[in-house]
Amino acid sequence: MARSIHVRRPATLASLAAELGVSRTTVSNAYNRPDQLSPELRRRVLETARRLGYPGPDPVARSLRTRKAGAVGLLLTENLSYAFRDPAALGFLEGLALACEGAGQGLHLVPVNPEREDVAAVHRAGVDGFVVYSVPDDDPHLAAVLSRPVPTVIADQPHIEGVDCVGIDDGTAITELAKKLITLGHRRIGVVCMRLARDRNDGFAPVERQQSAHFHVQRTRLSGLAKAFETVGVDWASVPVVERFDHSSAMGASAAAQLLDSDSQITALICTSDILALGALAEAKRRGLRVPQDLTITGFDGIVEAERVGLTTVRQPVLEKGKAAGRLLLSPSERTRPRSITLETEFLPGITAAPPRTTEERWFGP
Amino acid sequence: MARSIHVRRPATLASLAAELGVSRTTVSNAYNRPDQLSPELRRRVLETARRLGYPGPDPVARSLRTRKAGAVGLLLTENLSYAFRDPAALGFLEGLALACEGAGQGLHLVPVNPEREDVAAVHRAGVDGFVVYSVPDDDPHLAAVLSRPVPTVIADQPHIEGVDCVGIDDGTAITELAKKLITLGHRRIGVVCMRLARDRNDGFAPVERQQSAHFHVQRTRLSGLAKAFETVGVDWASVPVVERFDHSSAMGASAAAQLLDSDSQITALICTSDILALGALAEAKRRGLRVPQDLTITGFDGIVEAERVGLTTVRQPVLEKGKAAGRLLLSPSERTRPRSITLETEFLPGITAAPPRTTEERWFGP
DNA sequence: ATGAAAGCGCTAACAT
DNA sequence: ATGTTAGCGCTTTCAT
Repeated sequence: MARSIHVRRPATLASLAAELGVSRTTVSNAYNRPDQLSPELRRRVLETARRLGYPGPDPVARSLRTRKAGAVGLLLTENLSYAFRDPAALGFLEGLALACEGAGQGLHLVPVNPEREDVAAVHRAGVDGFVVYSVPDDDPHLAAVLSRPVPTVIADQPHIEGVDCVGIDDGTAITELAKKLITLGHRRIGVVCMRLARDRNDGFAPVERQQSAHFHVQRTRLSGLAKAFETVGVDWASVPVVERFDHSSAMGASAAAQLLDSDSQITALICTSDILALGALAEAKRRGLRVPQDLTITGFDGIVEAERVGLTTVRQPVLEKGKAAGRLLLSPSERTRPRSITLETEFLPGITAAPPRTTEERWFGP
Repeated sequence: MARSIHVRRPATLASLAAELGVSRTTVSNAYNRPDQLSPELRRRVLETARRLGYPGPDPVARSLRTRKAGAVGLLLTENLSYAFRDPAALGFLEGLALACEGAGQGLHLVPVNPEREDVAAVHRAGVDGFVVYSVPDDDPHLAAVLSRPVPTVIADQPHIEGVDCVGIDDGTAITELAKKLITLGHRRIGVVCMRLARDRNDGFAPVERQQSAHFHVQRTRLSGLAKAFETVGVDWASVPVVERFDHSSAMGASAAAQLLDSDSQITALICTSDILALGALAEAKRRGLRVPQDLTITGFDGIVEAERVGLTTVRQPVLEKGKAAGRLLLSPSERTRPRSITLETEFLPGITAAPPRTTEERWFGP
């Protein structure tokens, strides 16, 4: 196939029209409005197009003219590989992609170079709207998106005046989980969380860092925990919270180790994601701690793997979240905006939570 | 934030220029060539832009003028959800996304409605090139992509004259694996494979269906197996090959069951993907068959999960494959095209392959 | 059923 | 350092 011939666009709609001795309108109609054309002429147009190697109307020119790009932009968290390895992000992506596919819209992943603060890609994206998923509150890319005159939907981020959004009630969900642990009797806990800000901090996160966290989801989950435990008289400032920049089971394990080493009296490890919790589970096993008899461990998200091992966690409908974001963006924009969708979560009891052992039991067995 | 004001583009580069009493070139330069402008004037331009709510140059118009869309199109397998759940496809996607990100290019997922044969989306995509990943040979979308006058890279598909491609040597890799089993003594085998064509066939796949399979990867893997086993005198037509349309562990399990039920003498199950093999493993366990003592099971891909359970398989560098596709497409197009990249695979011995038990051992134990 | 005219909003030579 | 001139390739009223 002599594709090299096509490297430079060989023909345009205009040149085709000239060749055929018809107007450009007619050629355009041949492609876009077959009914506006005698079948005979249409065949001739298409035939000549093939002969001249005319590939059909240029999409970009068409977009300029129609003011429709036919694509949705997606702004993902700083680190792309992170998103592809996080089941929650992946589920969201799949849901959004499904929604776009259903509407015949492309999904344009905006290239965000984590190194440079290069917002140009946001301005360069030819899209009809944006979805922004879980980026830090102060991310300049988010600001860039909001400056573009197209509809935008944000997901898993704090509400922004005038912008549609979709998410879950992270705070309430985790508060509910915390209450279960409290009811079981846990008071001495350790917390493992994901990155709270764009600067790397693999270690303890003091309260002020928690409260000023740039990642909405993590901030909200932590404050939800704080609220629950303070209700029963636990001083939140005394609760060790360990942060990990990278989101992996290995990090969950090391964080769990750090907590267990720092305080042997801890009876429960609350993790703000299932991935981290699975790592904590591994660390417990490594130490010969039985879960849940010796140690309670909980997660968040409800990923498949977690369900398989019976992790006590909260399931959130990630696929639905992505679909909802897509629908919000693509639905015939009623003038009732902004709209806000909060999806339901579900507590999964699992088998990794139980009452804490008393100190006596620790020494003398149950 | 009064974003609704922006719903209709309020200002253009031209109107801004008029307002400022400068030429459009100057405004354009303020955005694209800061050095061509006195800092003072530039500040004035940007300032006025903000005041007028001018969001910067329209990306589509710019693309039309510069003939650069700043994005790469990706044509994925028929079913999108499939791609998001297949670790191999996902790895490819991640690698490609990484390459695009590195080059500052967007990644435009082309919406392919599995129902309709709607090729329009391919023509509508404003991209500078395409990557086509593992679609059926006769997919009309592939033809549509090739008809567009932009560079294209195909992955995991048969070579097309004049088109860059990237892949692995599926045939050789699986032949090598087959030879290991042959050396171990296996002659009576069963094969589990993924969908071979676009029509659903959950059951045995006769040789002619295998050979006319529309999915290159599956076709090649099967013929690689046939080659190896025919070498040692096994009549391939007598080897049961079971096909499954959906790609999941559950399907792998049911396919394994079908094979085991149809021939109790089978000593090894060769699966053309790890996902299927994991299902086969589960089915063996369910039946109380010990692997590998009672039954040898092998996979293909080298996904994390497979490695964790010690599956005997072939690892392919999926992430690298995606990166390579991106590089091929984005590299300063040397005129040495077409180029073809074949990545190396690696046999992973694992612990799920062993010599077959003799009939006597079957009855009387080892 | 077909054509003429008028841009969509921008950038890139080429002046000055 | 700034302006002039010419389109990029297409669709869309509005005529005929």
